[in-house]
Amino acid sequence: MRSGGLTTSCPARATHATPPQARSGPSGNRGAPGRYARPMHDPRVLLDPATDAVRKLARRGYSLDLAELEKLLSGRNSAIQRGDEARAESKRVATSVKGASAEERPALVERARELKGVVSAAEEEQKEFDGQLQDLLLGIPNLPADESPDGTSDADAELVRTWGRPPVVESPLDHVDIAEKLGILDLPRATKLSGPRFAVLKGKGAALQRAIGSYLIDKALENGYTEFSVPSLVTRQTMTGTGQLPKFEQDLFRTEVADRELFLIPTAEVPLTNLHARETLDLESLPLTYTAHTPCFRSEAGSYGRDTRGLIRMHEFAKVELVRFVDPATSRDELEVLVGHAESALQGLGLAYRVVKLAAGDTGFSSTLTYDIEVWLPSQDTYREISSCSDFGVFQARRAGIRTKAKDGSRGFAATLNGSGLPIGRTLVAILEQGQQPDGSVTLPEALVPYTGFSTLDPE
RNA sequence: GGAAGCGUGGCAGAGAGGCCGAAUGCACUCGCCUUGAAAGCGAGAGUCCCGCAAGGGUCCGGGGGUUCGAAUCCCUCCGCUUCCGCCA
Repeated sequence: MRSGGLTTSCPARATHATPPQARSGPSGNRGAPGRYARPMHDPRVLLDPATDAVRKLARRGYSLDLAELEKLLSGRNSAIQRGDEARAESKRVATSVKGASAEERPALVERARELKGVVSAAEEEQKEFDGQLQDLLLGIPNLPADESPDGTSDADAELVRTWGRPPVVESPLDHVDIAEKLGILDLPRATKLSGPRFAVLKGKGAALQRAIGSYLIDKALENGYTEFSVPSLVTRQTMTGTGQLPKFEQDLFRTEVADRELFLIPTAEVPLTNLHARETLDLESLPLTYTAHTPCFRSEAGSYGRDTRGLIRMHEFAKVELVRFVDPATSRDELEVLVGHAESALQGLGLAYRVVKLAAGDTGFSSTLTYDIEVWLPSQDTYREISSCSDFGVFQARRAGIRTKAKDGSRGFAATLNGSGLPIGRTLVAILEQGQQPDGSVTLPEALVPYTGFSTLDPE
């Protein structure tokens, strides 16, 4: 790579809306935005009174302008009709030119020229409506499930169940203190290298991190997932497919080399889900279940001052992600299956946790229903998020163009789900804190010993 | 980085300004035939958009242009293949 060619910027400023053209990117070959970006939300569904979209979106603080939507949709449709009609006549005229006599020909050609103008005017108008419609639709979050509780913060989440008993620890240390005594974590040097919110692990710490990753992948394989190794840098189009863009560009690290723009993935959800972007899957082949162990990069813009200590909130961390492509009719049940898989990873490690159902207003942009799994952290005397498992319905599939075709020929979109299974950093935190012993050592979960080759971490 | 070539439906592969949504083969669906299957015969079948429907439109890698008319000509971008160079 040429020196100085790579720049990484992290726009931590206020959200800047991305104009529709920008979706094409600087290097071309993003195809016609209209072709792949067509799906997103289905405006007809939103307009259908039975959907109750206004009320549902209000629960997450989004106020939907139905009149505007209606106006844009009908404007677009009538422009399409006018264009189609003119084009149809234009085709007829063009065909008739060939067999026309020398006398009639000039009139026909003249008429064809006229129609050309009509067509391009209609197309222009359609393009205008399309662009506006798309901007509106891309910014509308998914409809929250009715079963999600009211509210906008994690305090409004509904407790579903708890598992395991939080270990009794006398005057617990937090993971930073524990790790430093063990000599396995070097945050100051990480800051020297890259600034705040990065970590350096050393010795058994680094080995443990590697072990956790392997354990989690094996757990996913046990649960039937297919392992993938995927790029950590993806295009703007890919980020749009899963809903990170256009709205959340400020949360992402962006790279630029020459005129080429790529984004660092904030989760393997992005590449895994988009593996099937613009593809048609046999409905009968579902569910497809994928996993990958990848680095994740997040700007953490807007979380200044939160979790500034330790490994909880990093710009870069490793995670094993679980993704499911399913028949939309089954997605609600599939969410339970997915949560079960994430839970099985924690149970295998013997870590105490609880499961909560997020409030409508606290649910992510693309999600219709989300369970969070929270692991017990003795030092904070509370449960902290370690996994988020979401049902996206067909929301992502529409944006990314993940279609389905049934045996009988009927077509639709796949439902997608994903969940962390699990983030390695936070899992390490929980292991250190829940496993800490009075003498300053840490007893590792038995399940990890085959991966680490050691069962305790001892102070230096 | 330099040179040449290529990109057509699920696949293979014709077409080289109007008769092309696109031959043909394979695969596919439904019939017939058969005890069953294969073979054979017949029919059908693509996508997306607009429309209650009838029907109409779109799509030959993406975008743009020439023309009354483009898969076919021109420009451009992307991708792939081969050769040379460079790097590992």
